[in-house]
Amino acid sequence: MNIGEAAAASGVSAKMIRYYEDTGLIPPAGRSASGYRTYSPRDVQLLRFIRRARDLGFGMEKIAELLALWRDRSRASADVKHLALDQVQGLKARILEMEAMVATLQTLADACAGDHHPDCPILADLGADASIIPAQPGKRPFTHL
Amino acid sequence: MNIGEAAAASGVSAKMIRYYEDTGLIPPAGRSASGYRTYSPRDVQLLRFIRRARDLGFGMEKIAELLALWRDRSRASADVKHLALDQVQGLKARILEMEAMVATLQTLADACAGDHHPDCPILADLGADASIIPAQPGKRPFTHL
DNA sequence: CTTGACCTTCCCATGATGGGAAGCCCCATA
DNA sequence: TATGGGGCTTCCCATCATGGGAAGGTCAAG
Repeated sequence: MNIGEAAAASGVSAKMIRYYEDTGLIPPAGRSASGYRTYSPRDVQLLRFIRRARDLGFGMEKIAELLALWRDRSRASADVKHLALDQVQGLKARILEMEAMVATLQTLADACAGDHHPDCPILADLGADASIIPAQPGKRPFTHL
Repeated sequence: MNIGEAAAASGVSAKMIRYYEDTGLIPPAGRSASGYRTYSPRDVQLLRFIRRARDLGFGMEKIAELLALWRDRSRASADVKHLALDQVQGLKARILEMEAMVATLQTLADACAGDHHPDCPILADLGADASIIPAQPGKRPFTHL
């Protein structure tokens, strides 16, 4: 199995497979005589594991921990559960922050006529000395999805 | 006012103020005889505007649009409202994705004993041929906050 | 005049991903 | 058998907003 087939079968792009290998998240793939990476069905399973963990919002570092537990047949399920619940906590915290943003924006937008006039409470608030936006010391917005 | 004072007064770090200037988001600051950047209360107001827009999750590109509208006294409030509601849409979409992740993780965690035994539905699902995780073609998780 | 806190520019790192170039390899078809 | 197109390799660069740090100049208080 070449990298392209492994990518199609796992849902992980070829680019990312090489990246995961570079960073040590996955072991180096085997190589054909001509230098092509080769993948077994087992390797594809590993990639699918990673893909699904990414889909649940885990970062690479956490995925490395999950993989270690996956491979450790003497693991305690409590350790896995802990990682999962930590992730839930982190997600919920971010959701709350974003919901606060939505609430503020909605309030401001509701107060804005949205017509051809220039008067706009949204800009007024952003430019005001004091604002309804709660101070968020050290908080940066998310970057993207 | 030096950059440090402007940073403290606006809630934007000195690093970021220089960055915003580099990228053209804000006009170049005045300079003292010795080359220090100088800021007026008006400049600080501009920085606070940016800070608040960031706190509402706007990216730099959108903030540039907001600033343009802020400066344009003949703007239509509809344009501003549109930007705000777009942002609400984007936030809501991301919130939904994260809520789906939370739901999946919670379901898996609920099914996991969380004791010293190795059996764990969470890892089982991640490593399975088929999973309860809905396929998310092309979707990447957020990075962080 | 010294000391420490500030400022300057410049480079590097993050996390996860894509884009693209230059060059080699493999297979099928003409 | 030759050729073409697609896949593979490595390497570098970009993203987005932010921080860290080095090397060196400046300012103000003691």
